[in-house]
Amino acid sequence: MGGDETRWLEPDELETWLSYVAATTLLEGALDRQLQRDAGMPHAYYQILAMLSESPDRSLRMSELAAITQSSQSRLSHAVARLECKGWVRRKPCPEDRRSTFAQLTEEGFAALAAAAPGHVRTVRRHLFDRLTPEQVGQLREITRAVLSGLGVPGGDPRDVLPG
Amino acid sequence: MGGDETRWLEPDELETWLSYVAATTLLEGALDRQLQRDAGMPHAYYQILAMLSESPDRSLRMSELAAITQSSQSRLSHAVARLECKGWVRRKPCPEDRRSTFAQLTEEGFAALAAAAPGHVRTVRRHLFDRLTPEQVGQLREITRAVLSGLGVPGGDPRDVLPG
DNA sequence: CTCCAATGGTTGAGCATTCAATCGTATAGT
DNA sequence: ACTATACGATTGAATGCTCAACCATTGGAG
Repeated sequence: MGGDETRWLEPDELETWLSYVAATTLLEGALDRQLQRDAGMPHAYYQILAMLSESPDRSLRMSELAAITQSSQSRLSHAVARLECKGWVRRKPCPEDRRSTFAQLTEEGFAALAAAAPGHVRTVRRHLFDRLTPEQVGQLREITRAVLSGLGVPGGDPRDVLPG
Repeated sequence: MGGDETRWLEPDELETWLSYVAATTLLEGALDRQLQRDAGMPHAYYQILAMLSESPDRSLRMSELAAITQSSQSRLSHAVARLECKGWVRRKPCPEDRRSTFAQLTEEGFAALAAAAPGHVRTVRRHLFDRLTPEQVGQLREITRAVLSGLGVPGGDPRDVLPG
């Protein structure tokens, strides 16, 4: 394993990296706190409900749901179990492929999502979009798309992981 | 509590937001997996060791360390407890203020950090900086600084939380 | 000096996530 | 048809994090 010359970060890259880590950590923390306090769910669970709410019949296969929420199957399985306990999601067997399971948003789940949404969007706006110029929003979109395409999401559009 | 007209995200804002969430989630996941696999520590612990290694005497007060790692005091206390068990960090009482505690990087901790650093930097490069143009790096720095300043980090430089 | 609020830090309970192992089902190869 | 492999999903143990409660120390205010 020769060739051990590591290419360290340049000063401006290091500064960017530290700033990136700090900002994403604090932003995710703020999002989680707001949602936990006002809606009794972490941000990851909000995302699950939100993705379900936009899908036909408000339901998706577990593996599809895992893909669009950037979640491992295990993580999603635990999460859906908890959401099911809260009455926000319901599991349904898939007749065509009996390995598969659908997760479906319940009415209560939709209501919880609808109640949580305004506060969540306000928080996202306050901490992100209100601080950026329109140009910066476009730049951020291109930057995150580039990162996504390097992480195995073709085209960088997160919804591309969903089949046809 | 009137005025319940929520200002929802515009289509391009929504697309940016989804892309941002996906990219940051996957990137943090990739970082955590690589460090856990190759160095036996999550990314948050790497950061703790890294910040200590750059401080005078390789040591910092717990509350200072919490601030520069964007960590709650509780989180840091648990983390340092674990790092202490691994022999990577040592606690020392502060003579001037007996409420305060110093966390100091041990030689073993420094060695573990040094061993972990090349792989970590390679991962950061591969997933982030290698995918961005120099202009985009600058844009990302400005964007994250703007977000930071909105989250209570003056000037948006994460090191500004450190006194002196 | 005494009390009281603020500060620095720790603790324990509960929740979320990861990893590895497992189970049942589907699919392909022979 | 029979077997091996892959797939979709779940489980349990171990780890990390959050929240709230707590303890000890400090710095004032009266």
